[in-house]
Amino acid sequence: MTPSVRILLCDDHAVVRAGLLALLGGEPDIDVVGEAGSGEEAVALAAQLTPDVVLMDLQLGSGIDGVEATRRIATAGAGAVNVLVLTTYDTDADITRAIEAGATGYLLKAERPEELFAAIRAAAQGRTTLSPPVASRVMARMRSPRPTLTERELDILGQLSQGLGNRDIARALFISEATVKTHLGRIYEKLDVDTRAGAVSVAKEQRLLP
Amino acid sequence: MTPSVRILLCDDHAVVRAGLLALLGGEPDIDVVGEAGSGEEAVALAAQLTPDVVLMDLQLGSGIDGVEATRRIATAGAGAVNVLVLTTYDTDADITRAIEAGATGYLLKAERPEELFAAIRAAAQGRTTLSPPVASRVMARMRSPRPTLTERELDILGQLSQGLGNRDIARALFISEATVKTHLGRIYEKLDVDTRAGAVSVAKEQRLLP
DNA sequence: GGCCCCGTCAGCCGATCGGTTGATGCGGAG
DNA sequence: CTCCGCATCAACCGATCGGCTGACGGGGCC
Repeated sequence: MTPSVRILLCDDHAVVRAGLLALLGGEPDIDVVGEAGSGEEAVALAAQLTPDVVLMDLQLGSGIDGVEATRRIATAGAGAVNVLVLTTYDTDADITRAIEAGATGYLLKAERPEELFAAIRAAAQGRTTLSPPVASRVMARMRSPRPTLTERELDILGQLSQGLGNRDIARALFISEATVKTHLGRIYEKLDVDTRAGAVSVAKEQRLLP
Repeated sequence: MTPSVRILLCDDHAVVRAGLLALLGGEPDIDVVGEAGSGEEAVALAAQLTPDVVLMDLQLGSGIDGVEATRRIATAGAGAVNVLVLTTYDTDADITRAIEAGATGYLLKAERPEELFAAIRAAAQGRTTLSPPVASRVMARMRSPRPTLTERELDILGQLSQGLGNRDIARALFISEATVKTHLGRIYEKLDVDTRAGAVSVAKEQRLLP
């Protein structure tokens, strides 16, 4: 018979971890070998325990976030550790970042538990599983590539969401006001808004900022 | 011996519900008698099953939100149904709204599972339990009452976060631009910002808008 | 080498915003 | 009845924003 799949849980909510632990306890071929409540802990435990799959939440209260933890785990040494993202959000930004960071799969917590079990078994063999809504978004993005904000534009957007004026943004980033305005114009285009307030609103909703 | 506590789960994430179900299954004196994936479903099942406690998440993807569901359940008929909020967020706005809506307790998912069990048993008897961080916030708010936005100010803030200019906000709410500016000034004061972008940022972070 | 994206900068101008002062009416609390 | 919070409106003014046009250099790609 096939050996059990060894799992490391990473979620900052103790109740959720306990729930997953109890849930996965019902599957004989799935063994939870560790729990992490932060990204740092997950990276350390992944290196130490070398589980088959890390079940990773993206938003982890403090410290490094799930994307960064995923990146470190996925790119570490042997690379035999597969990261399966299990999270609430299905925004383009999150999905894109997680995949770029090397996630093996991306599941939503809204998924049925059976799908989770199946995805875990698939991930253990390096096979990818995406929740239907996630897959849809990925396909949609392939078909009509939506404009992505550049690094610099995200910098401006970050300052903008602090409520700073153009002059202060310019000073904070060591550029001229004219440049700030140029970037803002492009940001408005890409986010399909025409005011700073609208840009901040979209940025927060799409979780474009950390 | 004391009879079992009858529980109704309400969370829009199937995996989380299954996790809680498995977790609570380990407690002999706690019986999960129903599951709801939406606020509407929770209200209907609460009326039909009359559980001792409803475990309610606040953010429910679509339909009515957890606060509204809590209000309807708490104010329905006999009122013997206690709502225990179990959620991720500990912002003042969420806590305040939930308590006003009639929640019996407010727990964070970051809490230890044992605390959850204890809180459920307490809630079954109508006793209140608050997570430590939540209790702290409540106390802090009592000591230094932070300014609360009025209904009207929230209206303006809502329009503002759509990126509308003062003129458009005025038209949308059937008031004059002068009034919009007056409200905005007070909103800036209360949120401790001085630009519209900053106000939107704070509003999103504090979850002041639905 | 040419092309295009990115980041940088400039100047202009009308529209809008933010701050201020002051005023009215209405409703509830004391 | 009076006080106060809330919502409403007015007029003013300097500062800022948004949109525009145009420009330059660097880096990657073919």
